[in-house]
Amino acid sequence: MAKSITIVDIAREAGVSISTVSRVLTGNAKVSEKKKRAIQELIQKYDFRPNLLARGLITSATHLIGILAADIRNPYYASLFTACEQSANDFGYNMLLCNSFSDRVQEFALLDSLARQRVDAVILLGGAVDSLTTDTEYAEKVRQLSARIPVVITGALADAGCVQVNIDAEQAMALVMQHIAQQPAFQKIAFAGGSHDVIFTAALRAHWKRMLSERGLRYYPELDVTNPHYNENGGYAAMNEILQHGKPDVVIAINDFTAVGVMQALREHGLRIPDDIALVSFDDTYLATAVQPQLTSVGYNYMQFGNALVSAAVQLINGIAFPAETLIQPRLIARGSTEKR
Amino acid sequence: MAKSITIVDIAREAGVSISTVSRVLTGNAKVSEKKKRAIQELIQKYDFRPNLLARGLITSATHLIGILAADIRNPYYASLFTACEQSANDFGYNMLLCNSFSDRVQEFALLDSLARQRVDAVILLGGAVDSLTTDTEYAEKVRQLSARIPVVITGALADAGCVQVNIDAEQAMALVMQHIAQQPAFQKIAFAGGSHDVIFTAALRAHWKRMLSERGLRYYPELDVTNPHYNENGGYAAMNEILQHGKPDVVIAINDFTAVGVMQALREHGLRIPDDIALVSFDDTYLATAVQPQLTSVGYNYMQFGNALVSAAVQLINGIAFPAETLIQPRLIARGSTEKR
DNA sequence: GTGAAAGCGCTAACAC
DNA sequence: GTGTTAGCGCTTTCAC
Repeated sequence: MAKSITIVDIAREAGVSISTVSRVLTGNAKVSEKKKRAIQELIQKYDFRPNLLARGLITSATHLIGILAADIRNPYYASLFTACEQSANDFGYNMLLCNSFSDRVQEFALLDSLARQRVDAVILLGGAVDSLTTDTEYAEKVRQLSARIPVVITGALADAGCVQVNIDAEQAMALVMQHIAQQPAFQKIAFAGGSHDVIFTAALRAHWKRMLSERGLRYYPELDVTNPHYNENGGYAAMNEILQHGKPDVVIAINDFTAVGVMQALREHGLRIPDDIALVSFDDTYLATAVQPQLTSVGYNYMQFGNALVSAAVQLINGIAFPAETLIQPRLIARGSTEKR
Repeated sequence: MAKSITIVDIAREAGVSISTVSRVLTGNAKVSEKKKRAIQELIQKYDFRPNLLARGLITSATHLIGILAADIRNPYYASLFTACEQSANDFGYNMLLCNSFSDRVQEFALLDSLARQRVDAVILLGGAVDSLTTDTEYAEKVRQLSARIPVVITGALADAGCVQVNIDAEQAMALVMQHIAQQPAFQKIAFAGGSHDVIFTAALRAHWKRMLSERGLRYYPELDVTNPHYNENGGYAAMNEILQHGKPDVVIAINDFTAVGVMQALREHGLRIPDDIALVSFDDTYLATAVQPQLTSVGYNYMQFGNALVSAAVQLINGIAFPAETLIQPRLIARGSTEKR
C-alpha cells in the first residue's frame, strides 16, 4: 500500500512550516488568505487527510463512540443504533459497534477492547446493564471504565456512575392499559414473555399489576408467563402455557418477536386475532406491520432516543453535565391485532 | 476524567526502562522471567491498556475494519454484519460500522471518514457498489481508497481494484427453479420486485429467463415487475401490478421483505398461499419464519459469508493475495409458502 | 537481556 | 501571521 502523504509533505510543497498547515487543518488560528488557499489546493490535490491517530494522541480524542449492543439483528437495537449513528455523525463522531450476544465473557472482552481503542465514550444497549440482579463484578468493570470515559446506558446499573436514558415504562404500560380499556370486553389479560431479571420487563409487569387493580381488573397469575427468550420461541412457549390455564381476552407480549410466537401458538389452537384474542406488544419494529393482522404495538421515537443517548455522550465528553436519567416517552400505534369487533 | 496510566508509569514503578515494558506488551523480544512477572502484575494492578493510538502511529495499524452497509436495519445486512464482526474479533479487529442509507453523498462522506480514521481495511456491503450503472466518480473514489488500504466488496465495481465476495446468483436461481420444477402445476411464474440497476437482481433475472427457456417454460413479460424498493411497499406494488395482468402459479420475490408485501397484496385479492399462488423469496431472514405461511427462501450461510469478507480483508492487510472473486453458495429452505397441495 | 534514543504525524504553546 | 520546538504514548533499532 502506498505511503500516506503527511502534513510535512504538504508544508514542504507549499513552502510553509508544518504549523501553518496544521492551522488551516484545525482552523484554530489565523493564516493569510494566500497561504491558506495554496495549502487547501495541495490538500485537494493529494487527497490528504490528517492522521487522526496522531491528532488523537495529542488531543486524546478519537471522535469514536463505542457502542455495545446485545444483538444488532434485533430490529429494536438496529433502529436504535442507526438513530445513534446519525446523531453521532452530526456531532462528528463515528461508531464502533460491538455485539455481545448477551454473553458475559464476550461483553467484558469487548468493553476492554473499546477502552483500548480509546473511544471517547461508550454507549451500552442491553446485555448485562439490563439485568436487575446486579452483577457486581460487571458493575465494577463499568465503574472503572466510567472513571476514564463517559458511559451512557439504557437500563440501570447501580452505582456505576453512568448516565441513563430509558423508556418510560410506566407510561408504556399506561398506554397499553388505556387502549385495552376502550374495549369493555377485554377483561382477562395475559402477559407473555420476558424475563423477571430484565429491569424494563420487571417494571412493565409491576406497573401492569398495579394498573390492573386500579382499574378493578383481576390479575391471573397463571396467565402471567415469563420466558427468557425475547423471540418467537419464547412467545410460542409462553402462549402455549397460558392457554393451558385458560383463554384470556387480550395478550400483552413483551416485544414484537414474542408476539409473532404468540400468534403462531394461537393459530395452532384455532384462535383468531383479534376476534378470539387480541394482542398488543412493545417496540413497534417492522415485524409489527409484516405480520397479519398487523400488531398494535408500543413504540418509541428511535431518532429521539438515539439522539438523547448520543447527546448525553457528547456533552459528557465535552465536560458538560447531563441529567442522571432521561426518560423517553413511548407511544402506542393501534393496528389490527386489537381492532374493535 | 482521570489521566490514563502509561507505559512510563509502569516502567518507573517496575524499575525498568519503557522498552522492557514494551517488550512484554508486544511479546516481540525476550525479557527475564522475573521482570516480566513484575511488569505483568503492575499491568493488572492498574488495569493498564496500551494506547492503541500511539501504537498505531508507529505500526500504522489500527486493528479497525471499516464497514459501510446500506442499512443495518435490514436483517440481511444485520446478519452479515454480525458474522463479519465475530470473524473480525477472532482476528483481533474491531468494526467501525457506517450506514449509507443508499445516499450517495453520505456514502462519499463516510468513505472519507473511514479513511481519516485510518481503518486497516474497508468492507463495502450494498449501496453504490451494488449498482450496475457504474458511477465513475464513485468508482474513482473507491479506487483511490483501495490504493491505500484493502477494499473488499459484495457486488461489483468495475476496475476499482477491489476483492469481491459474492453470492452465486446462478446457483441461487437454479435452486429456485429446481424447487419449482418439483410441482408440475407451477407453470406460470412471476418475478416481483428489485431494481434492474442492482447487479445481483439483474443477474437473478437473467438466469431466470434463461432457465425458463431451458425448462420449456414461458416467460411472461407482464408478470416480471421490478420495483426500486426492496421492502413491503415494493412487494405490494409489484404484486398488485402483476395481478392486473394475470394470475401466476408461483411468485419469486426479490427478498423476504418484498415477499411480505406480496403476501399482503395476495391477501387483499383473496388469494391464498400456497393454495392459489406459491411464493419463494431470497435472503432467508427471520421474516421468513415470522409470517404465515412461512416462506420458502434462498438463504446463505452468513457466518461463512462474513468470514470470507473478513478473511479477505485481513489477508490483504497482511499483504497476502486473495482471489479476485469468491462465490458464496446459497441454499434453499423449503417452507409452507410452496408446500405441495 | 536491557536501556537510550529516534521518531510515527500531528497539535499547541512559545517566540518573533 | 508564522516558524520553532516540545511532546502525545508507544515501538524499534542500536549499542552495550
